[in-house]
Amino acid sequence: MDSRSVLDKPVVGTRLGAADFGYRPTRSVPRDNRLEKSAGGGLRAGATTNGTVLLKCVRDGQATKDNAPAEANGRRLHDGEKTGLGEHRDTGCTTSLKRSSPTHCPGTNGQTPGSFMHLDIRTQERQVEMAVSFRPAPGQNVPQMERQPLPSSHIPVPRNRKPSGHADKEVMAAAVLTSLSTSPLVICPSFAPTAAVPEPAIRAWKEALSASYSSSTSGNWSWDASDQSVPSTPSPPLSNDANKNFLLPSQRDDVSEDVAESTHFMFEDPIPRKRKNSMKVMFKCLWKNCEKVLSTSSGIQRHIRTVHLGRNSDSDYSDGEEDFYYSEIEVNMDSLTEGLSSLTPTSPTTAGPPPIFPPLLADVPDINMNGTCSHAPTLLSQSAPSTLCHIRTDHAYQGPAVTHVRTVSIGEKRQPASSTNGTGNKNQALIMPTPKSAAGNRKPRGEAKKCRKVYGMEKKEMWCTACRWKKACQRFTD
DNA sequence: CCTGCCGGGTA
DNA sequence: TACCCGGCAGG
Repeated sequence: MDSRSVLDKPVVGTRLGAADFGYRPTRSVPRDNRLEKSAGGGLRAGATTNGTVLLKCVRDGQATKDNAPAEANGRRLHDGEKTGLGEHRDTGCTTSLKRSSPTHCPGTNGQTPGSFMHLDIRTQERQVEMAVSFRPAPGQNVPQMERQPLPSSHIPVPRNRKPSGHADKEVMAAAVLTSLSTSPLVICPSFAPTAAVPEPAIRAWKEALSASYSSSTSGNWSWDASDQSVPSTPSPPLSNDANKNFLLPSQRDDVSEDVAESTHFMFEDPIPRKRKNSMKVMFKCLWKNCEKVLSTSSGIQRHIRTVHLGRNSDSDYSDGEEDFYYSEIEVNMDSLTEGLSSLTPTSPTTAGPPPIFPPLLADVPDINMNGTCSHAPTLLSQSAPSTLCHIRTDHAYQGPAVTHVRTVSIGEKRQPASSTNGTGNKNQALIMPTPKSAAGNRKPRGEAKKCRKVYGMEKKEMWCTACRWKKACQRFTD
């Protein structure tokens, strides 16, 4: 359904919508960025601007038309996009990756974006317009996405289209959802192959990123999955879950590398890991009401071309439009299961802290003293910070009180006093292993004579205030 | 019982 | 916060 509507409109737009839709949350930003950059030249040209973009652009341009090697247009797209690494792209991709960031890897997958791009591109005119128009607009749309600063490199272009239209996007989204429902497991489009190429780079990424990401979502994975190797995780996006789900569907495979990248950012964490495991890439026709799933991109493209686009299968050129109409779906059993589970729990963080906590507490006192929570981060950093903070707070609170008391009592006594104080006591208790705590608090009576004894009742005026108040003598302290 | 002072209460 | 005081506990 969506697809059709999309089709009706300029392919590009549609695609974008779709792609965007899925991605937006995560990816959209990247795209926008990309677009902006690429925009300059028009999609294609623009694309070139960035490494990533270039890839896509190249792809689009070359692959689609020029390169469109014998193999198959579809292929080109896919290969290029999906593989990301793929021949043409490889170069581009690699570069981009290097430059920009790991995210790029996703780019590998980026296929999706790429695909979209292609389509868009195809309608060169439109695209150009798009690019131009988008730039500005994108910013708007992008914002959310953009929030995450993507390295320029990521920016890869394409997705921008988003701006094209909410309606389209919605449609796409719907389509995606549909597809998702159909194939829950399917995550993404990217293909296994991709992973291979980039892996080196990706790995580095992952390693770096790995630390950051926490869980995996099945959905995201799919996209990234193509890049599996890619470490999407870098970013910490929170809200991803929902988005993820949408994205997951398949659609966006097309989005291509760029998308993938963005996705990674967005979803980051989860995706990369899971995919690695066992991903099978399937190509699903996104055409409305068409659930066709093929194992090869060429096949799906052909299907789209012939069945939906009414073109000759062999056809001339695969503009890449086909790409828009199908998505790569990675089916990852593990990812699905795990991803979901992992996401929900986010256990890592949570889990981590608890153990740490105790130690922290021990430290806390010090911290409190300082007044800031600074150290907390270290241990608790992830999960517990809040806790620490609280603790500190308490301490701080107590601190004064305690000290106060102390002043009065001075040496001997008072620990008890502190104990008396409610909140303060707790912390102290934790912190200070005071012997006294238990008993009453009273400090042992000092040897020294106090005001009372010294001056006698007659000269009560001479007593220190504390004595007068029946408090611990401040004048004659032990 | 005296002394010291804690814990509370009042202004 | 400044004062007061009841009452407990050590000596």
